[in-house]
Amino acid sequence: MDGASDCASVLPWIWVIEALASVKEVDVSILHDLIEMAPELPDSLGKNMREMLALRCLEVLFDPCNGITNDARSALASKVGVDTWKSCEDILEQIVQETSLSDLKMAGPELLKWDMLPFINHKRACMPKFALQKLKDSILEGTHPFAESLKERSGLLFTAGGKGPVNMDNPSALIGRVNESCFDAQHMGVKLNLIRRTIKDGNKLLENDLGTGNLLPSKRERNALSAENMVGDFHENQYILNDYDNPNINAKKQKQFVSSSILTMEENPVTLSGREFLELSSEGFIPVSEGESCDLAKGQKGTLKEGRVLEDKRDEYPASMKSRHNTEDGFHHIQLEIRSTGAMMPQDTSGDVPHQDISVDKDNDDDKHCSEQMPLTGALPPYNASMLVQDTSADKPCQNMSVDDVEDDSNLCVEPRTSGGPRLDKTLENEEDMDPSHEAGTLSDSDGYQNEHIDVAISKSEFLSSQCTNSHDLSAGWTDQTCCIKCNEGGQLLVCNRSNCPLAVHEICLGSSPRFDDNGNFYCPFCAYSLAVSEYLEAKKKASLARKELTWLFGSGLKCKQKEPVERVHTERNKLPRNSGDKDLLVRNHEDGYLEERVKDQTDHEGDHVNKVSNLHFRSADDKQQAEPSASCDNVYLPLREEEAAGMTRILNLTEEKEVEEELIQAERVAEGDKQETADHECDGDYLSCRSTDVIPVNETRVEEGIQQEVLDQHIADPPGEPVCTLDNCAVDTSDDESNKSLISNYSVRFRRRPSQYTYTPSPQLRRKKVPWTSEEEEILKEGVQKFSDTNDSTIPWKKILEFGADVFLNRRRAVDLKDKWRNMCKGSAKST
DNA sequence: TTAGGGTTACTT
DNA sequence: AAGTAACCCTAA
Repeated sequence: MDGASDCASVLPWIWVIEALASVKEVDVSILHDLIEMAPELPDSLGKNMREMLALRCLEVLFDPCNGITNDARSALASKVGVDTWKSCEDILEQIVQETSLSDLKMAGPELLKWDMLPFINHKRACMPKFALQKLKDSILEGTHPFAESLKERSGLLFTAGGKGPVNMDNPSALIGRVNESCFDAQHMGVKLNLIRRTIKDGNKLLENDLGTGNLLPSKRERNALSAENMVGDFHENQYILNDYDNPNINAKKQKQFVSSSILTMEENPVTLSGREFLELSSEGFIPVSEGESCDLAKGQKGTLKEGRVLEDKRDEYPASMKSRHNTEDGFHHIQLEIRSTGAMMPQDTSGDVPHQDISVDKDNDDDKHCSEQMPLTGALPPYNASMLVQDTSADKPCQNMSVDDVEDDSNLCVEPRTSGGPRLDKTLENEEDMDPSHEAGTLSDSDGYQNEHIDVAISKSEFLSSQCTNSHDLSAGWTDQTCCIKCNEGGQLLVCNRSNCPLAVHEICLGSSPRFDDNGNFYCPFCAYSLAVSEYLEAKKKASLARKELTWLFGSGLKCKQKEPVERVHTERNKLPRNSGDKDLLVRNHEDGYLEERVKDQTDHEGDHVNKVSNLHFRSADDKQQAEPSASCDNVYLPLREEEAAGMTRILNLTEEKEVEEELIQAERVAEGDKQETADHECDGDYLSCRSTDVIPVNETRVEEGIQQEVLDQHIADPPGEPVCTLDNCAVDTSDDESNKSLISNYSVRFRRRPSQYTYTPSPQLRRKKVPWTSEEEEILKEGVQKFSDTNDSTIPWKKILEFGADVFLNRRRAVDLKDKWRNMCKGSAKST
């Protein structure tokens, strides 16, 4: 896809989002929905929009209603001031990075240190006009070359008549207008629902705008406008764009054209069914009649999206949307992901607050997505302004456009993406890094309940919307709680006790026994579920904290013990019954060669416990070091054994991530099995995971192979440049304890789930580093050979000899090494004689 | 698991 | 470059 099409396709989105973001009353969830619906928004565009979004986020984060009381503010003597010259993006990014997720969600103390209000006020005051406002101004002032035409089509014509067009000075009205423009009988319901949803989220102002409507053209007028103007939009716009030979007005025209297209998009009823628009307007809207949103527990995003994709397939949905949805998986690349509703906005007790993944920028998949998005078929897609623009501008590269009024947004050139520059970027990984809970490896979104919390809100909105569409008077709605959401009848209703939740339902319509809290308050299924998820997450967080504390306690103890003398350790080691199967812990100091510390557990349970805790300890306390072994992963020697090569082959043959995961789990099991017959983990400097400390539960056997298998898997799974090697993989627990297994498994899966290349090139680097034999080893080898060699049998049982001299032989020695060494020794003796 | 041939890295 | 030790690969 060429750059012109690309930027033309996203500009309308950017402008609309920017306009909406500038309205305080527009719920962030709406913005989120919009952003998620929008095509990829390249870095090069939409700076104003991002800035506006960032400001909105800041406003939400530091909203006095957001739990940050004045008392709390003043309680903090020293507050971090914010330079007003910095961009909101910068500041937001800084805050997000420096603030734990929990504090972001709950407006916790970490937020209190920021003295943001002056900054926010300043930024709000200095925020430039958004692009649509500028467009409108230019139309009204007649400075736009096509002012007349645009005025007519945009409705600005009616300004004098009292039934005004969109008042950009009051962007809230834009929402109202958008809504109003959809008063086509077919579409207004669903459109209203979107607005209603917004209203339910607390945007009373929007409701007022809707009600007064004095700034809006009558729906008749609007419809007439739509009917008159839409048909000619394409050609006329094409004409406009054809005038791009005049470079002086190109950019402006382009932008204005796009804007007009946006307006037209909203007006255009052609082939746009209500559901389509609904889907366009708010991702995840699934009619109840289709049976999706009835399943509240399944109100996950994925489900919803699937539903929408199906919709896409059924309808002639614009390719841009369709393909984007179909490649939804790619969206984990979205760089700005500020998760969790609470992180972005005051907790809405209604539970209606939808998901707050604010997604602005995407990473390098741009090209791919673009190409998927915009097949230039030449056909005029219905209603989609971005495509319309794109079609007509395809042969007019926007690189030629000049920029005059909307600096960055009108810089339509699609520049090569530059990674630099502050953005709202926040990857999920970053978030994980940021989230201290992740350090403990416990509180994560791995179970999806963070999203669940949000998705249920979305499901609820959809449910309410659909109910509204199906059985309720649009104007009256049913939020009066006098009629049942299900059957629309009055009578004795159970009214949800959660604030702002309008849901009322007959007990019998509920389909299940109603849920009451301790005070006997009824909660609708949505809110009940939402509350349950909240409780769950809270409990999870508590558990995580407790675990961390425990980890720290035990971890400190282990570290202290490391300093014990080598002699004692060797003694202990020799005492260790090999293959005894007890759950000892060896804490090996690799820098000291073979310093090992045996931490004998008193009971199996305690031992398991210590194992767990030790693992955790080294995850959390050494967290910063985790990158170090990873960095060395690429350089470290990785022995390739037969089983490892087999494991590699298996992995290389896999294409599905799921398969890979299963395979890895299988590999883990294999590794666990190997531990029964392998020896101590070798870590004398040339092996992976040679951190200063390591925790190795030992069953008197080597876990080397197992570990190397793990390491190899990790190595393979981690693409170059994304070194991830953690103790999880190195400190393989050899105990039989199931909990330990699961613990390891959990960690392992987390790291392995990253998208990977699954390419592996065997390199000479993988050869083991040479380690000279000591005279002691040679002696024991001689001794062993003499002892075990049978005059009748030419073969020498090297394995037995290895076991025989296990206390002397370095742990890295294998039977074949003994054989080779003996060969060399024989050579040497033959020479000398 | 072992034997034997080959390879690699290091030293002379 | 040659020699050597340690390591690797493969067939049995």
